[in-house]
Amino acid sequence: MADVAKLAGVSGQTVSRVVNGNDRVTAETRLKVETAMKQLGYRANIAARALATGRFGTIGVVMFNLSAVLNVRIVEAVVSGAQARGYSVSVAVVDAPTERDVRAAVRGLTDRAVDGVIVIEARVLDTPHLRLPEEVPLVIADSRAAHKHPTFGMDEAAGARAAVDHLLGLGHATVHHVAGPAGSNPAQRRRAAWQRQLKRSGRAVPPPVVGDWSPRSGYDAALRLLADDGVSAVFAANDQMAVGVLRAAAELGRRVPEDLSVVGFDDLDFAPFLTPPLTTVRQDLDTVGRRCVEHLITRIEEREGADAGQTTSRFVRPELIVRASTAPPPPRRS
Amino acid sequence: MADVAKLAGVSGQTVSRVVNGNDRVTAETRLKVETAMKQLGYRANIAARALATGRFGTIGVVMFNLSAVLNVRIVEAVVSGAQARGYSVSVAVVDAPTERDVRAAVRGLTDRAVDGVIVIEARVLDTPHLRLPEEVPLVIADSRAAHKHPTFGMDEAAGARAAVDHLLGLGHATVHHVAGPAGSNPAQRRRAAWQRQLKRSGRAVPPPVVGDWSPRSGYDAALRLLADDGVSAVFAANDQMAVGVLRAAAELGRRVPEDLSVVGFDDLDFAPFLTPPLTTVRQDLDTVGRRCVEHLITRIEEREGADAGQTTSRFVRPELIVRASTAPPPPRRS
DNA sequence: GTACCGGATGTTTGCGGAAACATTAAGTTG
DNA sequence: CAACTTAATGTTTCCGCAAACATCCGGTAC
Repeated sequence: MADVAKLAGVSGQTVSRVVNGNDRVTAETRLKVETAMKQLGYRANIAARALATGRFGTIGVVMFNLSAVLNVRIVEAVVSGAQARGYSVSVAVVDAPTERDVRAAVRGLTDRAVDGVIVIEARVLDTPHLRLPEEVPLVIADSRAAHKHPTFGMDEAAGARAAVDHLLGLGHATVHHVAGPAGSNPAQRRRAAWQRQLKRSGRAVPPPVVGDWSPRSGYDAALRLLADDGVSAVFAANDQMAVGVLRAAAELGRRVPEDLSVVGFDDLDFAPFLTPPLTTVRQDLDTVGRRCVEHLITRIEEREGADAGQTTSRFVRPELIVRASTAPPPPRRS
Repeated sequence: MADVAKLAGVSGQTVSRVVNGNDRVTAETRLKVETAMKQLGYRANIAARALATGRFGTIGVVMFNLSAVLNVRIVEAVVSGAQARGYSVSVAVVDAPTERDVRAAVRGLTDRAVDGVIVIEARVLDTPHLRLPEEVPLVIADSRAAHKHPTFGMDEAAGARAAVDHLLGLGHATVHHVAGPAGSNPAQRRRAAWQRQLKRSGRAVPPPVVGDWSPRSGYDAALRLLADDGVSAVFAANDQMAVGVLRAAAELGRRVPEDLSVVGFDDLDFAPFLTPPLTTVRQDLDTVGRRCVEHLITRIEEREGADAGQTTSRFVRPELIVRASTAPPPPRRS
């Protein structure tokens, strides 16, 4: 920076002003400085700036699992949103779903220099409400509003209700459920909503079969479920398990949708091309991710001002996409 | 830090020594300092350290697309490997597949303070060999060895060859190909290897149909392909498109594998549960990601020493997984 | 006993910026 | 035209740490 200043014949401070946009600098001076910068290939040293300002231009993302399709979609939206606002994104993956570990990850990130943190909460924690130190602004991506921080997510319950209503509406006596793992929040919420909706409709609530999100677990679950001839409708907690259900049905000679209706959750891109095309609940994770970054960056940048610490929360409503895997139940066997 | 020093009754430098591991400090002094640190909740300021040392403890990842399943798997391995070595990971997504844009992304990252960069190269660039400024160590994840930097990736060609050989071995006269998009490197390599292998085996090389990786494009492609009754074997460049192919076959009344054999690529987790279970080529992206980080971090840390700038490259061989979607061809119609 | 040596610790300095304050030059006002 | 603004720029200082160098100490060799 000193070199630039010398070459441009101005003080270091003026260079700094030019770099940081328009404090009051004459167009002429600015031009001189910019020329000098270009000529010298000057690039600001972020560490030095961070040291002086206490700001890093980076936001951190904490998550449990990068390979889960859904998480990635959120991360993608976060990255693109952050980049658009001039922030970079630092990713941390935590192993165990304990508040302690999450807290450690957040600390690691803040140690590592981030201005804010997004926690993608997809696991059931040892605590019902994440309560993290607010050394920096923090937002949570989750479907529960119970946290002590701003939260954005899907309205899982609405999605599950839509699935159940759709199947009941077709005339099925009840709806069986292939649930996600006990350790997953979305799984628990979908399951609870399924159960509640059945009860509310005065239907029997058959015991759910628990899977682990994988196609294989859906397959195994369906094998067990379909041992009972009376099962006419299955709601799988995600599309991957629904794939397994379809496979099991095929092997057992149950035609879908004539003998068995299947609904998934997520609307992954292959859903329309399964055999048969899958009725499922579409999630808009992009929106969730975008909202997280926007809210976070807003809070980061207004931080100097009032601590506008209202715990905003917003939930996106998923949409039921009806395809060919659902139909009215077969005539009751006598 | 000054507070800690005061509380422990030592100089700041001694605190620094304790924090940075074992320069020569008495166990006794170390204990005093550590106690003081704990008591004060001291946490080093990364920016200051970075400013003083010129090291950041962060590596950057540049990629074109986070939502591609394959990329994510690499990123995941990178993140976990980096975390294990005490580094954090910064992610940047670039839009356009031009060397210029990649270079800009790398610059952005180095501006943003990273010690090294990994570029996940999955798009055909305007230049055949990525040539990036080596302000910091840099490794590329790609299946081509042509770059000026260390490169790790899959041996795409071997995978495609395995698929073709498998189908020819079953007795098919030739193998049709649903290719990935022209802009994708892996797609081009798979396609080229497919073509080469057919030629080498003295078979006709039917014109490939180009898709865009999506199930829909596989479906469309298959619809066109299967208009010809003679098509008995299809090699899709990824599993998603293979799903579309299966769907099209089902709609056209072509039984798989009796009338039509289908091979995919990737071995996504749903592959065994499709109808029928999909024969496909399994990629080990974890290994690729792990190798990238390891090599990168090694180079970062040995940097002070000799510039051991040998361009190492290594390619992991994928594995053909045979399932139920492939079989000998139907008897030739007369 | 003196000169010397090396380990443990303290002191000084600088990393590269930006904030706070100081200064200068160019209007404005009465 | 003097006193006063205000915009543009320069000076000083500090951010928090680590590298380089300085110092102190007990032990050792001769």
